[in-house]
Amino acid sequence: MTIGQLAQQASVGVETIRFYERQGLLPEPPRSAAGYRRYSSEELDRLRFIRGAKQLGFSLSEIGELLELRHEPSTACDSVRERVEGKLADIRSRIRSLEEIQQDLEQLHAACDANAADDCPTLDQINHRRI
Amino acid sequence: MTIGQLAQQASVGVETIRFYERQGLLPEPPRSAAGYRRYSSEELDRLRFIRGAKQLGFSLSEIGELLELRHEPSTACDSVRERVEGKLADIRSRIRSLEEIQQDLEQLHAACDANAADDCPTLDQINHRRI
DNA sequence: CTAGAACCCGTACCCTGGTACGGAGTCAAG
DNA sequence: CTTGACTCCGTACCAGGGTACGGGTTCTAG
Repeated sequence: MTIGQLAQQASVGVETIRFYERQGLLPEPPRSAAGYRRYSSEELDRLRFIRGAKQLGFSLSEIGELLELRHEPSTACDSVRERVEGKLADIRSRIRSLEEIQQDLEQLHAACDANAADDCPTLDQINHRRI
Repeated sequence: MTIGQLAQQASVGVETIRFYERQGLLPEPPRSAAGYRRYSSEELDRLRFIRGAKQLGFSLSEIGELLELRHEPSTACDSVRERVEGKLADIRSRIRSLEEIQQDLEQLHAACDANAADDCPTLDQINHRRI
């Protein structure tokens, strides 16, 4: 598979694949006589893994660690579980703080509704909210 | 107030203040004879506003727009309300997508628990999740 | 008076996750 | 055999939100 075909099958750009290679997320593949990168379906798997993990909220460097764990001895499972737990805690805390923001914004909005007159209380409230 | 004092009171770095000034978030303050920036408590308010709005999930450029609305005629309230509504919708959609990620991660984690043996199903699941 | 802290300015650099550009070599179809 | 698409490489660039550096002034405390 050429880099272009791999890119198309994985729905990413060619440049993205070379970028991932530079970042160490994809191995340096064997080359054709002319120096063209030759990929197997293993790299397609790997790219799909990367895409999936990105959607799970992992950063590229975290994905790099997961990839290193990928074809390791069985102890890896514990390690993976730990990382999933960590990421889960992270996601939950992000949800919580967004929910706080949501509440604050709802309050601001309600205040704005109550007071349709000249004086906009919203901005003052932004000004004095608890930090 | 010097820039250093302002920075300390607002819990930001001196460089951050100069950066905000360059970005147009803080006005160019009057200067002392030697060219030192002189701030009043108004700028401290403004900095606190910026910090609060950042915590509400507004970007610096959105904050710039809010600041422009801040001491304007009463029509500003509608405008502010619109922006708050927009940001609220944004925050809600971010919460929704984080919740999806959370569910996926919980599934992965449950699979990992069920299978404490040699075979780690987690990574395969990351690999094959719906995109 | 002098040392050191604080300030000035412009510019460069950091991270993340890529995207774009330019010039050269290569491959496949007509 | 030519033309256009694909690939190579290195480098530069984007946004966002700052942070750091270097060389020069100024202020303040002892």
